[in-house]
Amino acid sequence: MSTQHRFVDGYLLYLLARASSVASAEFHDQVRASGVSVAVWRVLASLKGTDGLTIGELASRCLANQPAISKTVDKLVGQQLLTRTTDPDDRRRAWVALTPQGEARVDELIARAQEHQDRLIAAIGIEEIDTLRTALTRLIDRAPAKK
Amino acid sequence: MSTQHRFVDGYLLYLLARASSVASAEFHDQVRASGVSVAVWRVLASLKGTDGLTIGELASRCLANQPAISKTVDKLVGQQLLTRTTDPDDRRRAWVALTPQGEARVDELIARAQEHQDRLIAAIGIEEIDTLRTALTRLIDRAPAKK
DNA sequence: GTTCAAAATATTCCTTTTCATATAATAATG
DNA sequence: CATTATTATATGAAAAGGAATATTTTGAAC
Repeated sequence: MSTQHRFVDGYLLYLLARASSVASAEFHDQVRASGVSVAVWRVLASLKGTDGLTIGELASRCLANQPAISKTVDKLVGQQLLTRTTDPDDRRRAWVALTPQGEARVDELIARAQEHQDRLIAAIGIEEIDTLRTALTRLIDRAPAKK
Repeated sequence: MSTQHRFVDGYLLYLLARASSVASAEFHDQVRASGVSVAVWRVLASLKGTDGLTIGELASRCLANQPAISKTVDKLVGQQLLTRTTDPDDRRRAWVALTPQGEARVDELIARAQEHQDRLIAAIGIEEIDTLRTALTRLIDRAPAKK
């Protein structure tokens, strides 16, 4: 008689995590296949179109914590994809920016991301995607702010 | 003149990851504060309401990979929250299930998750949440299947 | 201008994850 | 039924991530 009620089935946070995971899986495989971790991809992509971000801003945008980003940035500076510059006006701050090589690298990845997104939109339908975008944006804006 | 076009701003996979992260942050803090990692919470929650799952099924539902789940399950068996039983009909398979203690533990967490979700729904609005649920479910169903 | 609090990043230590592969069991094929 | 392929899980070494804290710098209060 009982209608197999499993908690996770209707749980919104699970739906969100699962949707993100499922939708990203294919592209993330491509990213890794091109020799870049998802974490690194996020760092590079977040910097594209900016004049540089601080470590803290970058961590926030990459959905990662600060020590993780500090370490990733170190590595990428070592690979000459990023520069790190101490802010002269506030020497606590470190500005991180793409090098020309970093730009080149991220441009390739963004092109693939765009293609992937185009395929996803084609598969799902643009109205559906727009509905989703709107709902996600509202959720992000209204969810309790971190800290 | 240029309308600051940053790639990530409109990128669907980023919206999904960010929404998931933002919406989950508060509850995940609660989970960790109660002495359980998010990974463990997912394992326990996934098992609730089942008669047991195989390692592989569990990994898939927890959005994790198989070795990670094998190890997490080991740990939880050690803590007597789970049992692991070899399938007699296919001795490759291992069935994982909650112990009574595991049930008790996950029941508490589920109660808190439910409360959190209720607050989230109150903050966002039920129609908006339903729209989101529908859109996420469709995305999950239609996105390219893993492998 | 000292002293104290707050902010940004770095560092350390430890846990977890990941990648590749090994092992074991079953299924399929000739 | 012996051989090969496939499937499910385990294992091990390396990388990444996380929590707590240290360090450095700035800002505030008096």
